[in-house]
Amino acid sequence: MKNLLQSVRITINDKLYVKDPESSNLGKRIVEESIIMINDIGFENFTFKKLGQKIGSNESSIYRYFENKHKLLLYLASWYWGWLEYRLVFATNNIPDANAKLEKAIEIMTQATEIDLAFTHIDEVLLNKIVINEYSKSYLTKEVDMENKEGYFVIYKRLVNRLSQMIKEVNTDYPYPESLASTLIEGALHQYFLMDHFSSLTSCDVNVTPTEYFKHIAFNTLNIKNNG
Amino acid sequence: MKNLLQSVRITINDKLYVKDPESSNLGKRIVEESIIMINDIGFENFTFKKLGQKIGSNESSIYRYFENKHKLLLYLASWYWGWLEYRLVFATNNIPDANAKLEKAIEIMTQATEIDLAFTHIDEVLLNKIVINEYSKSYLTKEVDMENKEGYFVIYKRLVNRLSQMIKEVNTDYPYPESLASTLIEGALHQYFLMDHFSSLTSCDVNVTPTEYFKHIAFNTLNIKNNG
DNA sequence: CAAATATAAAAGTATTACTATCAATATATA
DNA sequence: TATATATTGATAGTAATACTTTTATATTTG
Repeated sequence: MKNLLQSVRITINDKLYVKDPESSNLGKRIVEESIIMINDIGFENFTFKKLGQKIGSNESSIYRYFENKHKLLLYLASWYWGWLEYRLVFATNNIPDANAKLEKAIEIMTQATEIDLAFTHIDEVLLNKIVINEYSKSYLTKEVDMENKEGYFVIYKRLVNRLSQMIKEVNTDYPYPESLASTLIEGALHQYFLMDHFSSLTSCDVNVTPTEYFKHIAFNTLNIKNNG
Repeated sequence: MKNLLQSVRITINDKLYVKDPESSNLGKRIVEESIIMINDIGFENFTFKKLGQKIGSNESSIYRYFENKHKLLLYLASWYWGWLEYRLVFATNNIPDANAKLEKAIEIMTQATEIDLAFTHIDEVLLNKIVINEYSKSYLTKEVDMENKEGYFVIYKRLVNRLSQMIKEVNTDYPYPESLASTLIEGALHQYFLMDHFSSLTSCDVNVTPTEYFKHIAFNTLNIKNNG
């Protein structure tokens, strides 16, 4: 996909890093290669030492950018959700019809990720895989309430909120807009995971997309006929 | 809740333990106290050393029952899903009407957990909290395909399968029974988590239950009027 | 060119996730 | 009841992790 704006920058809570990784070449390499490496060996096996070896830098230098790998994961996830939010707003902004708008929104939120050439040092396809496989671990912790207060999840929350607003616009009387929005976003990640590892637990495959499934859920539960 | 059967035993894949924890007093204490401790300090902070100190036993003795804490988590989760499956089968077995049966099933799968006095050394309420907060971590790993082959997730898969069969009985033409079943089960865990930590992302609270929300989703998406 | 800043290298610490060994104790069986 | 066997406990040890600290060396900027 092509980016119409010259330079969009995803703004991330500055408490998530010690030094802004966008501010230097080393910082960008840390982000770029950590995405490849986490996707490759998984978050549990990923260490700053290994990353340092891969990018020809030192463990201690990486600690000058991120306090620990947990915060790096939160940074990467925030970037991903910020990028999705940007695409969501951009794609739905000019659609006046509430139904068509929600339909487009569900497409953006549930379709397979394609590369975005506007951000050269970030592979969005791999980042999407990381979010599918690792995002839950960033909030399923004993520190979640404290970190939520610090604003580590604002972008994600804003995104769910935007989607629930669109749901409300389609049907003002629907009693569960927030739950439906969170179910669509979290559920999409889960269905993609099941496609890869537990195919018997999902109806989705190469022919049936999660997008189709979630559109069916949304428009039936909102008692609106599905256009798609 | 009361158990009508004298002694039901949840059967768990014997590859998940080195020595059956049900076979000795120490084994039962390991299970009993690990549930309390994991719920208390979280799975990441939980270690066999700490558990040993708490139960007045030795780290090395615990290793004689479970290879590592990951397998203990898989054991606890299997027990939980096995218990839910037993309750599901028991509660729906004698219901002839497919709609009423599915409705009952959704209740069992999404309602707040109550203590089951039949299993004295297991606190089902705490175990439910562990499943909400930690279950994803048991499968979001690089070893998931291998462990799936070893049968570590059979009970969970059987449970999702039972629910999707009930969905099919309600509406044979519905194209996504497996996805709906997995969404209901996983989605319920997620909504409970959101109620505790991200209340703005869910429509559920003390008055609106996840059960109500998921019944609405299921019966509307299946184009059947909801009884509940 | 000097000063400030960024990065690299190396060493050190506490904790984790085990494994191995051996002693103590409980239990089963002859 | 004596003995064999299994179970548990105590201690020590190892490699890896997740850092922190210190010092040296580049690089940038004023």
